[in-house]
This record gives sequence, structure tokens and C-alpha cells, in this order.
Amino acid sequence: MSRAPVRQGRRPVNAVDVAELAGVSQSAVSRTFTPGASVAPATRDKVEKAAKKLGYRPNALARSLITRRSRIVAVVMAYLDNQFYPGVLEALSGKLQALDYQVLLFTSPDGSLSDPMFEQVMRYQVDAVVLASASLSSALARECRKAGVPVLLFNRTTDDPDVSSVTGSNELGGRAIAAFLAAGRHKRPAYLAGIEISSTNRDRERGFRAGLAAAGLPEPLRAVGNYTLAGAEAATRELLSLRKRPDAIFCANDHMAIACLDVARHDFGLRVPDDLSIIGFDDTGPAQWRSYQLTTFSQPLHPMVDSTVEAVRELIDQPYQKARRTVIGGELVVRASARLPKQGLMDINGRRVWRANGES
Amino acid sequence: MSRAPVRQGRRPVNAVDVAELAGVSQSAVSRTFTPGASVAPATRDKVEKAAKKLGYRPNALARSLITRRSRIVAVVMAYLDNQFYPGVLEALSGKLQALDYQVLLFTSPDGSLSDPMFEQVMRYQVDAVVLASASLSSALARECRKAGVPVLLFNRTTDDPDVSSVTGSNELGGRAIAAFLAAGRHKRPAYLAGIEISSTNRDRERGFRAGLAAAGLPEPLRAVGNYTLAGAEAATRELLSLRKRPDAIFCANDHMAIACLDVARHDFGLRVPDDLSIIGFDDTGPAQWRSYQLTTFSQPLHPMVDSTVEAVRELIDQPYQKARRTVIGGELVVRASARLPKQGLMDINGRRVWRANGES
DNA sequence: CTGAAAGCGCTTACAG
DNA sequence: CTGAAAGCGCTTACAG
Repeated sequence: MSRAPVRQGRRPVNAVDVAELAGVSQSAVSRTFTPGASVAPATRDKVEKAAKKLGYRPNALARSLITRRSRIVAVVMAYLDNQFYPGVLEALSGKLQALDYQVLLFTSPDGSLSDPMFEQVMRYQVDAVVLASASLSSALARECRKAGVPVLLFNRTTDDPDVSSVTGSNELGGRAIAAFLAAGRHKRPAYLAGIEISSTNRDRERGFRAGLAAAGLPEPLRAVGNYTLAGAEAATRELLSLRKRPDAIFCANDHMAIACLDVARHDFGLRVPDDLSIIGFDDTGPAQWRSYQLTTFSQPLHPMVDSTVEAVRELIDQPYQKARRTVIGGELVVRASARLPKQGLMDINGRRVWRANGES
Repeated sequence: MSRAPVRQGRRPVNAVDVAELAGVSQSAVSRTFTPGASVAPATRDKVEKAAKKLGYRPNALARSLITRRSRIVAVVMAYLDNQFYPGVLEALSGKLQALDYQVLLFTSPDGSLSDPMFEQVMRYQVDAVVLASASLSSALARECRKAGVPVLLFNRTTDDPDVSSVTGSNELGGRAIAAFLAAGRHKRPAYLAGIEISSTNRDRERGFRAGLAAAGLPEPLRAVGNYTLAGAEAATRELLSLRKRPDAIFCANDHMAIACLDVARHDFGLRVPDDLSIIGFDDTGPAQWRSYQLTTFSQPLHPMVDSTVEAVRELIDQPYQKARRTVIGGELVVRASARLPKQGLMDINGRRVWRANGES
């Protein structure tokens, strides 16, 4: 005889209830709700009627237990005050939902997964993990792989050659910005760094320095903003208080560029771009706002998210395939925060962009 | 004899594997990972060693199946380009994680849950649903209740008296803004509406109109921005193109107020607040940026999120308790986008706020 | 196309 | 404190 239920409460209706009402087996109910399974139209009909009557919905957790597929993707994110990330999250979530995947969200103050958080990710049997935050220990990605869970890094890379990633053109973007500043006859460039150990910061700075050197410009002045508003404000004050202040600042992302621009204008009374050029990276929403009109190197949201979703699906299907680093192209979007060069400007798809001579 | 496994692939380690290695029963393994269960220290020790060695992690989905608790909360959100929501999401997710709940995120373009999305929410056996978006059919909340799933409305209410909600002081805020404008000797107020059928818009407008009437001011001019940037820009142009333009615009949220301010300044060449006062609602991050310095009625993030989490926990424990509508207080935060009244300004906790005479 | 049955990985009374 | 056993709600070979 069956014992008392483990926990009291109105028991939800299950497939057996539906089967009884429909006068078929529980297997038939299951097949009716499994896309592609073979059920006679008449059977399906009876089941659907009974299911509707009882308000039956298949239990996705029970299904996951046996299929070993939860259709849940963990997304780890931080810094949601940087508009780049909410945009990514909204697009990513929308696209995954359309493919019948659900997003389990993990946020952490500093963008790193604590051990208990990581344990939770694992316990929920997620089909894949998308790590979307600048700072994060590489150990984590390795742990996931060890547990057999596909990982994808979004907007960052790691040294581990076995971990796939999707990023923008960080190095190339940094280089383009240097060339753009040189073409605009700037003489004293500065670099406002993000989190120094992040791959985005490293690559953007590397490209920028290489580009400056190629153009015969001096090494950039430098201050660190750690990708935060407060950090960027302090770093800007630092740079603008130098005896010989820079005539251009490349900020490692738009989020900091906005703080930089506000400090330059309102605390130092500088005209942008007449007294100082400011360039960002990302092309987020606020970069386009009338008060900022930021010149910036874009990281195109939808191509990046599309690649991410595609990579996630491949990793789920073939967990041990070779890792792939996908780099999405961007453009130097020209608005009003930096002095214009004489050449290389063009209008493409309603946006003004800049390309070094010779590129098409 | 056991048959071939349903699906190939490296089988993850389960509690039986750990039990064998540790030389105990599977029950003992389960108890070791169940907080509060009774296990002898020596047994626990053996189990933990074996678990570590094998890389065992309890399967949360299997646990949910039997406990009927998934420890998953669905959060439905839209408009992540309005900075209010990412802030809410980050805080909510952080707080729920600290209580060992996970957030399953659902985003939809228009903030409403489509039928298939709703089906997914139900299939994942979430313990509760937080609906955080301005527009949303009330039918949804009813469906959830019918299915026995606790629902909480965040930043909106519905007519249904059985649905709990957490909101800011929308009506009171609208009233305070009207009083503030009157005290600042404005004569021609305007209201820039959000989504007209949303409860936030209805309540803010109602309070604003009541406050204007109480102060002897005329009915506001009016245009609809639908809580979007583009909508707010068009609505602002409409208002500022009137023969007798308003001398103050109350925008139903900060997101629109920023667009409004940019259009007023850059398209119409108006000085804010000398030529035109602009007031928002929410007190989001960008409202504080130097280029905007928005005067706005605050919806304090952490109190709202704390109440939400508390309400969710209560609803989970007592699903059929009486609904409660929690209203969180806010302040009229005074910055630089509206002309100042002579009286009622005070500095509290480093913020300048305004309160009508007589309030303390 | 259909049903009976095994099994996914757990929790939890129950009896010791 | 511990183990054997039932059962949570499904999917899916298998045999018909």
C-alpha cells in the first residue's frame, strides 16, 4: 500500500491523472507532449482534451532527470549598471527562450563566482554556462569542463586553450582608435584602463599602444578606472591634473568614457572635443545620447549574442569538441566627442564610421 | 537485468557511487547533504571524503522532484534599457541567491508573457513568480494562482484584490511633484505619460493632477511617451512645439526624463531649469550623472527589493494567505533640472530633498 | 501506434 | 544514528 505523501499540500496533476481521464496509458500522455513522438491523432486528441480539463503541464524537472538535459543555461553576470550587460542579457535571454532554453541567472558583486555559487550552478544540472563578466578566475572554466559542463566565455578570454569564447575586436579596436587619434592630429594620448587583469583591458590597451607606436605617437599617459564610474572619475581627475595634460583619452569602455566626459566638462570646464577628445568602447545606449555623442568602437550586440547562442548549442551537442575563439568585428563609430580627421570618414547604414586609408 | 541507458554519455556520479566508496547506505549520503539531517560525525566524514574524491554534487532537480520545492523563482522582466530594471534585477538576484534561491529569467519584448513563455514558467515548477514589468495582462497572475504558484507584482498593481504587490509611492510622488512645481512658481505644467494602461502611469498621473488641482494650477498639458526613449523624444517635441509651451514637464519616469531633457536642450535650445523644469521618477543611475542632474521622486531600490524577497518567502510558506500591497516610501530628490522653491528644501543623508511645509 | 515496465537521482517515514 | 524501500513524474527501449 502506498504510504502518506512526503509533503502535504494540493498535489499537482500528473501524467497518470491525465491518462486515467483519457482512458489511455501514461506512455501515451508522455508521447503527446514529446515533439516528434508517434501518437495516433485520435489518441492525441483524447489526451489533449483531458490535459486541458485538468490543467496538466508536464514537469520539466522530472523530464530532465531522465533525458539528462535540463534545457537550462546558466548566465553569470555582474556590473549591470554598465548598460552593455543588460543589453546582452536581454538579447541572450530572448534568443535562448526562442530555442526553448531557459536562463538561470547568477550575479555576483565582483563578477567572480564564489564557490557556493559555483556549487549551485552545478547542482542545477545546467546544460551550459555562459560567463559574461570581465573579471573571473580561469579556474572556474576548468572546473566546469571537469564536471562535463560546456562553458563559454563572453566578452573575455582566458589562457586555457580549451575554453571557447566570443569577444569583440579588442586589439583591432584599440589599434583603430590610435590610428584615428593620429589622423586627427592628437599629440598627447592617454589611456584610461579598466580592470587591469581582464582580457578586454589587456587586448584593448595592447592594440592601442601598438597603434600609437605605428603612428609615431608617444606612449600614452595612463590611469586606472577599473571599469567603474567612481574609478573613472578619479582617473580622469588624475589625468587632467597633470602639468601637461593629454589632448585625447581612450577609455577602455563607454561606461567609463561617460564619467570621463562629465568630469572633463563639468569639473575642468573643458570643451569636448575642442580641448580634449574622448573615445570609448562598446557603443552602448548612453553613448548615443545627445549629451554624450560618444565616438567609440562598437561591439555589436546581436552578432555577438547570435554567435554565443550558436556556440552554446554546438558545445551542448559536442561537449568535447575543440575550443573556438570567435571574434566579432566592430566599427569605429564617429560621433562628436573626438576631433575629426580629414580623411577616412564614411557613412554606412546611417552611421558615420572611420576606417584607416586603404580599407574598404 | 538493467537495460542499456536511455542516453549515452559519461554518467555523472550519483549518491549510490558515493555510498559504495564510503561503505555506507545511499540514505546516509543523502543525509550528509541535507542540512539538519541526523548523521554521525564519523559517517559524515566518510561520505564527505568519498564525495570529494568522486566530485559528487547532489542533483537539485532530483531533489526538487521529491521535495516539491525547486528553490527557483521566475523573474519576468522587460525594458532592460531603462536602468531602473537592471538595478532591480541585480539586487533581487543577489538577495535570492543569498537565501539559496535561484533566478530563472524571462524577458519579453513588450513586458508581457506570451502563452508559450507562461507554459515554460509552469513547467519548471518554480516556487514563485515575480512579475516586474509595467505592462502585463492581469490574466497571467490569475493563471498562476490557479496553478497554485505564488505571484508577486513588482512596480505594478492589478485590480485583482488577491494579488500581492510591491510598489513605490506613485500617487504620493505625483502629488509631491505637483506641490514642488507650485512652490517653485511654475504656471504651465505638463505631464509626459508612460504606458497609459500601466498602473504606475495611472497612479503617478492621478497624484500629479490631484496635486495640481490642490495648488490651484491648471490641468497639465499632456503627451504620451510610452516609457520609451523614442516615444519620449517625440512627446517632448510635441509639448515644446505648442504655441504656449509648458514651463515644467513631469515625466513619468527617469528614462523618459533624460530623453526629454536632451531634446529640450539640444533640439529646442532651452536652458534647464531656467526656461523649462523637468522632473522624473525613479532616481536611477543616469539621473545622477553630471549631464542630467535630474530632480526626481525616488523609488528606493533596496527597500523595494527587500520587501519583494520577504513577500516571496511568505507567499511560498503560506500560498493562500491574504494578499498584501506593500508601498515603499520615496523622496523628492532635488538636483538641478527644476527651478527651486524658496522653502521646504533640506539635506538628509547627504541628499537634498524637498518636503511640503509641515512635513518633518 | 500502444502499454507495461525500468529507471533517472534523490528524500524521507519507518523499523531497527 | 542507520539502512531498506517507496515514490516524486517523467522518457523510452521493448514487445506486441
